[in-house]
Amino acid sequence: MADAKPKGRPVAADATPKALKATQKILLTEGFARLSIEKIASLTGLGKPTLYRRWSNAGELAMAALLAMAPEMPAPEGKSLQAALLAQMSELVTVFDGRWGRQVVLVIAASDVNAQAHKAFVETLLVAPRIAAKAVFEAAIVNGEIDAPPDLEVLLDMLFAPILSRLLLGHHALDADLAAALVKTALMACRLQGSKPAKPAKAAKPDAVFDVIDEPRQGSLF
Amino acid sequence: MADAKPKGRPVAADATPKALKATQKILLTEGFARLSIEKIASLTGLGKPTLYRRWSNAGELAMAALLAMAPEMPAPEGKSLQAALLAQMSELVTVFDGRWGRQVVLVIAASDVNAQAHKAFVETLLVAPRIAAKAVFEAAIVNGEIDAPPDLEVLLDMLFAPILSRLLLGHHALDADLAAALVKTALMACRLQGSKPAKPAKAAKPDAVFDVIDEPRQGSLF
Amino acid sequence: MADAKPKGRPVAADATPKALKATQKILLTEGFARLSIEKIASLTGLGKPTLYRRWSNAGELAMAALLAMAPEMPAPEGKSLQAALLAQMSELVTVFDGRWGRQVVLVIAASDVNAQAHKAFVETLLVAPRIAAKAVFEAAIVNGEIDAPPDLEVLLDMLFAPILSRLLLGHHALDADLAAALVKTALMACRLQGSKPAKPAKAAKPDAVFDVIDEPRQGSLF
Amino acid sequence: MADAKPKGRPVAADATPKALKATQKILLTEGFARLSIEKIASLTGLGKPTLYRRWSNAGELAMAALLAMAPEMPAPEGKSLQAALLAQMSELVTVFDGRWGRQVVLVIAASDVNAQAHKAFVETLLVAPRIAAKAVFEAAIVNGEIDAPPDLEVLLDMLFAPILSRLLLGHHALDADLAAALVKTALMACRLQGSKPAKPAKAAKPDAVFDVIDEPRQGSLF
DNA sequence: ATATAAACGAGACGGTACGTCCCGTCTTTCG
DNA sequence: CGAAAGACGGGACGTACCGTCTCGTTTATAT
Repeated sequence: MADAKPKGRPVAADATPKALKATQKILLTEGFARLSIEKIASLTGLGKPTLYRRWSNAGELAMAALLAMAPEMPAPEGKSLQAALLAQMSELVTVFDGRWGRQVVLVIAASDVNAQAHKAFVETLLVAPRIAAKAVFEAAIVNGEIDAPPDLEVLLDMLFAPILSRLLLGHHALDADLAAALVKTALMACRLQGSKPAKPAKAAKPDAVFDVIDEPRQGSLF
Repeated sequence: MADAKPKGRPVAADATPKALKATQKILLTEGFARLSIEKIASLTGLGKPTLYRRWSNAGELAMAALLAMAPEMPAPEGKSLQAALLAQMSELVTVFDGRWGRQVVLVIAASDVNAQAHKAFVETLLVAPRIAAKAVFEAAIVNGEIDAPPDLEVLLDMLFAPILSRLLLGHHALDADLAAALVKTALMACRLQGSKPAKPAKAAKPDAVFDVIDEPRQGSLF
Repeated sequence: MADAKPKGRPVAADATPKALKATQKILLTEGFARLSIEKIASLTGLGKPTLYRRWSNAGELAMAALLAMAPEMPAPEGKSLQAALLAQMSELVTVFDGRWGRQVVLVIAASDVNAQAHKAFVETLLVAPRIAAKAVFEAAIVNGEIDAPPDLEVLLDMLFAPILSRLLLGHHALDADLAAALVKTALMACRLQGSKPAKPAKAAKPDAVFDVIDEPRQGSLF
Repeated sequence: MADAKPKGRPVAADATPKALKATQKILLTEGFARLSIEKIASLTGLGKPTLYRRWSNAGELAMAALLAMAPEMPAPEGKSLQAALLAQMSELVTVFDGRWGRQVVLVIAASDVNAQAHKAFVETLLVAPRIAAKAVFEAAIVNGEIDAPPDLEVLLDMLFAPILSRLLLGHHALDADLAAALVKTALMACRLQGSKPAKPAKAAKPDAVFDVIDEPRQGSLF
């Protein structure tokens, strides 16, 4: 009962994967700016209404294609808080500093913030690492390992937003140094306590892990 | 000396302001997505080649128009380091949380990171507040008022990038609370010294200035 | 069988006639030089791509429009060879000495001789009268009514080309006198035989039909 | 007296030849369709107003350039009427069946019949051979060598127009055969008298000179 | 010598049209 | 009877020339 009884012509089963595959190819080779529904239609042999029935514009198609080829979003994992966050951020930086990541950012930037698709895309893609990081922070706060920051959401923004910023503004490279400095700075804002909380010197002398980044930068942009 | 001596008919003096004015109007009312060179040409009575002679596409025209109507970028000013940064960030948040700021972000996002115009736009528009903030930090470090962060450039990113991020992702509002939390968190990362540096408790009890933001947020996005 | 079964939205049936009608109007009122695809698009409400889908440039559109309003090309008809040719040439002269004929010549002159469209236009428009005339000549030659000319193709050129020439050079009028003189001269070149072939004097005293044209002309051009 | 006493800077003496030379080059290599005032200006280093001061559009410039490189127009020369006309027409055909001649025709076809420049161009270029041929005919008529044609102007059209026609329509080649057939046919229309007028057979057996052309042609166009 | 004046090169101007690309819609045929 | 296919009206793109219009710069004659 209550079964679907489709009357008309059945939906073409392979239209969606064909379109997504072609879109991925375009995104990775030519970039989002050169993507168009027409190009996908002619590449795949599909009709434009077939595409419009599934995605309402090129941005949504791009989102679907990028989602379909999204790597697993890294979660913080490691023995210590530092190590876990560093592992996550390093991998995140690597993931976004590639064709896929750059296209993700362009697609997000080009889409309307209020659109349903935009929200879903951001939610699906970016929420996982963020809530994972948030959980790690919260646990550490409860443990007394770190102090609570003034606003954890803002701290998370401070941790993640520079990736976006560097991709869009291009003023500094996206690299491992960035990940390290982000984690280190964020933890300092939480006054990460070593085994001996009385030792203020510890924070002043950062772990060797971070020493790499301590070379001064000459840049001056946003 | 060595002045330019342009031959030929001089560039029409009022063409540029006319175009910029019309473009500003379009940007503020219809948005960047609805901007086109043709529309500007027909609105102003200018010829398309005249426009293309000045800007090579609609993005550059938009950048010029946005630059021409850019508010003065706020610099950190105030008695204390905290107060100065808070003043700057608050004003910055206000400036970007408006039609102008949102169009700036859209235009940046739509333009090629490697394009000359993109670089100039970002440079001209965003460099001022950043270098001002940087100078303030550096002075404070020299004074011993704060510790040097692991990477000052990254700290600046952490301070400024969340504005961009919230505009593009729309997960949290751009408001005064954000400014306050950003400044407070950034300063904590530098272990801002109160009158009694030995008192770790001080950071746990933030200044009244920041208390407003301490209500927890439910969000979870990037 | 083996019919075409076109999928998709069918070609708009009335787009072609609408475009042709508008083009004809432009050609007859403003002339080919003022014809443009854009003007036709805006006059008819058709999109430019729709026009370009049918004709690859303004010249081809003009050819189509002129073909669509082409009068029936006159064939030689009449009791005698003379009368038949005279009837044809007279009508031909009349047809070409009008807006339509002048635009035909302009369009032919503006198009590339090697273009497919040019060949088709010339073929469709000018071949009919010429082959009709050729057939009449050949029959008369077989009958022994006239001698074979040195080169019948060249004779046909001599008969028809002056119309083109006078339109393009404007040195003499296109009128009935021209038609009469062309036919008379062409037939003399074939040594048209009267009832008494031995009488060379007959040709010197042309039929009354042609007397009209015997007034000398003062012109001197090509 | 009544001399001109120009005050200001004299007209640049070498602007005209420079422009003509460049125009000739364009005409002979790219053709009239690709000629533009701007191209000449940039090729020669002359200013556009300088060019417009001398010629009012590209057509007139082309005419001037073609006139400047015009070969001497062939006049009928030879022992007999036949030989003279054949020499003239053969050379004429040769001259027009080349880049120069084809461009002349295109330029004439593209220009307004009523324009002053058009008239002058046609007059200057085409009148000489025609009046020379006319004179030869008239002398032969007076001599009794040939009969008067019904209309000498029309006969001249029949002689010359096929060159124009073949260039514009492209239905048959422009070659020596054409010249021979034109002359032979034209003279037959005048009932060229051999030494023995009673011999009708002579015309039926054309001179060896013309035998070349007697191969039948398959064409059928205008 | 020094105005005065004309033609110069340069090149930007407002326009018109080009031919292409892509949009999102509409109208058929097909499964 | 609904999905697919593809032509549609529309709009913008960026380019090429048009013919006009300043400019500052020669190059002369006339003072």
